[in-house]
Parts: sequence; C-alpha cells; structure tokens
Amino acid sequence: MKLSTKSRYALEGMLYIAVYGKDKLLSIKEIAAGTTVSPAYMEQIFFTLKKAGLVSTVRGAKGGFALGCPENEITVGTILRAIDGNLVPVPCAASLSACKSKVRSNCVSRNVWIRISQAISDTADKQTLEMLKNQFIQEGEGAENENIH
Amino acid sequence: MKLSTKSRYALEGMLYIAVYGKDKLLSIKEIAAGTTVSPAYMEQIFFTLKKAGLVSTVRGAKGGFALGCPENEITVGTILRAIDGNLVPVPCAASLSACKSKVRSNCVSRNVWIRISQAISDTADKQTLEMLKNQFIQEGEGAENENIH
DNA sequence: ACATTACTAATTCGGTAGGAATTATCATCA
DNA sequence: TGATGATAATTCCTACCGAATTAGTAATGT
Repeated sequence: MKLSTKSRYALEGMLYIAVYGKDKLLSIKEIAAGTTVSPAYMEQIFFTLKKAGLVSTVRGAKGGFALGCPENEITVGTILRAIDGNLVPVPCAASLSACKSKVRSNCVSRNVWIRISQAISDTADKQTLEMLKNQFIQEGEGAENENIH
Repeated sequence: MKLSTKSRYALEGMLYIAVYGKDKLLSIKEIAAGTTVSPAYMEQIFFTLKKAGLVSTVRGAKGGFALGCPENEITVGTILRAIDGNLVPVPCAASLSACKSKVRSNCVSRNVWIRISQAISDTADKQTLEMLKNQFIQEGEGAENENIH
C-alpha cells in the first residue's frame, strides 16, 4: 500500500497556505521553504492543484497562491484525488470495466477492495483543511526547528 | 494509492484454498490455474505466505498447500501484511523513527496518514477468510467462464 | 513571477528461470 | 516377498531482468 510523495507534499503545502496564507499570497518559494520540499517540485504539484481549482493564483510580481475554496470545503480526500486521480488501491475496484477477470472468486476479492477503498475515502473526506489548521494551531506554534511527534 | 498485485494474488490464492482445499492438498499448479496467475509467480507468493505461517505445506510428490490456521483466524489484513510488510501508505505513519521531518506542520499531516492507515487496517482485519468463503458459496458456484460482477 | 514541458536517475514492480531438496510411486531383481 | 533404486512430482529458494513508475531537476516560455 503506497501513497505518492506528491500527495503528501500537496497536503503539506495546502495546510501551509491555510495556516499562513490567510491574508496574503504565498509564493512557491515560501511554501516550499515551509515544507522542506524543493521549490521546483512543489511548483509542479501546485500546478496540478491549480488545475483542480484547489488553489487560485495571481501571476506576475507579488503574485502567488491562495486557497481556491473555503478551507472547510477542502478535504484531505479532494486534495489526494486531485493529485493521484483516485483513492482506489486496486484498479478493478474503481470501475466494473477495469475488472476483466474471468474467475468468479475474484468478484469476492473485489468486494474486499471496494470496502477498503470506501474506508480510505471516508476517512480522507472526513478531514477538512480547516480541521487540520485548527489542530495545528491548538498544538501550539513555534518550536519550528525541532522534531516533534 | 496502490496495492501490489502480489497482495491481490495472495488473497485470491488463499481464498481458493479455503474454498477447494478443505480435505486435500492443493498444488501450486492447481491454485494458479484456478486464479489465472502464472504458477511460477504464485509459487513465489506462496513461499512468502508459508514463511508467515499462513499456509502449511507438504513437500515432494503428492505434496501441496493447505491453510496454516483456521480460516476464521485468517484475516485479509494478515494476508496483506504478510506480503507487503505493512498496510501503511506513508512511511512516516508506520513509526516515529521513519518521520524525520523538522517541520512541525508535518506532524499534523502525519496524523492524517495515521487515521487513514487505521481505517485501512480496521477494514482489512475485519474480514476473515471464512467470511469470504461463505460469500463465495452463497453467491452460487458454477458459471465459471463468464465475467460476472 | 507563474506555466509548461522535457529530461533523467533511481527505484520498484511484475514476472521469469532454474536448480536444489524432498517425497511418493512404481519397476526391478535377489 | 521385500529391499532397492530410478523417476516423476512437488515444494523451496535465489537470482535475475525488463518495463514502468517515481521523485526530482532543468530549461524554456509567457
């Protein structure tokens, strides 16, 4: 079971904007610096997020990124799906047409994957950026350069 | 989000044994034929399952495989973990030591991954081979060479 | 400054191949 | 008959390979 780093970075970037980008645009450089991802890579990620409408951009000097929707409407699920396409760990669970199997017992297995997919989606969709932001604030800011868990 | 084919084949193989291997040993050849996976590949997978104690084996001519535990004690989760190591889609969620981040906001993200991992594990551990076998039987056997969903 | 494309190095995945160890079975022969 | 040995069937275990994907950089356009 594996989730791409892109997805992870995307969430971190979005969270960064939610926390620090309330009243100003944030440049890729800032966002990247705040998340220890290389600017070039983060830019690539944000381009995808932009296409999905999850962030809005302003071009040119003093330009930058802001959230594209209210933060209580952006869930972890939408972010992950924007990057990875879907949250389904097994193609055959995504759609009937992806399941070419001629072995009947596979349909039982398929139900297993569907249940798991459902659990993933449910959990991911239940968490909004707003919630995460609040968790972040609540846990106290500062302590930037330490490894806290 | 991606799950390896090995995991999927492992589940299918195990289900096959649960259904058809009640009172006899099944050879890799049979299992592979029943699941449309190449014998060589399936053998590799079952070698791993064997090491994990999920199947028991008899070597030599007339040898073969059987379940290594009662089918109501084998869950989808144990099978997947036996093959893929763990069910955690993000390394940092697996253990504290895997999380090297110095950025505090990552700890909030980390909680997201932990919740998702938990959801996956819960769903996977809730389903036993016995349950799947019953689903298989209940849905009616036969109709082997058709694509049913 | 953002937008977009191209490139690449490394890793992982999916799968194959092959040989060694182990056992059942059956033919052979004293 | 009963021991013996060949052989066929089967698991065990490692090594390997090609293709795809990933993670990330670079360069270029607007």
